[in-house]
Amino acid sequence: MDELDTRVLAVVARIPAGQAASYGDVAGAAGTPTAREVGQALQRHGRSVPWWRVVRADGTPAPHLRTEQLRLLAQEGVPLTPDGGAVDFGRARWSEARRDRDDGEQQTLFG
DNA sequence: CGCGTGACGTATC
DNA sequence: AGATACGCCACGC
Repeated sequence: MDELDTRVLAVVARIPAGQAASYGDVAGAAGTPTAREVGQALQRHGRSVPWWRVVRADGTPAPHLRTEQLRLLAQEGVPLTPDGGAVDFGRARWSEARRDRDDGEQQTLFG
């Protein structure tokens, strides 16, 4: 397994349940050059990580996984858009940076 | 090395 | 909103 793939998987594995990240987000956090690489890494080794928490930049899942992925996301309580066809990135977006802050500053604007 | 391909992203029409 | 175009970069042939 390539080191690049390993880093991608490591990042995906740290996305907490109930949140999601875009391919681009993962790419940035993993240090991979482009979002495309994230997709390729998941296609090859995604089986061992919560791959469904990774969606496209606009919150929609990849076409061929649409049904399955949305089901898994909804199942663990990830906020979806009104139409239920995409992740509500206004509330569910995860980022490496926010990971630390959340610990001592629990979300306050959930109303 | 060139070329097609793709779980991507942004800009345009 | 849906379709196209182009940039991007690793991979396989």
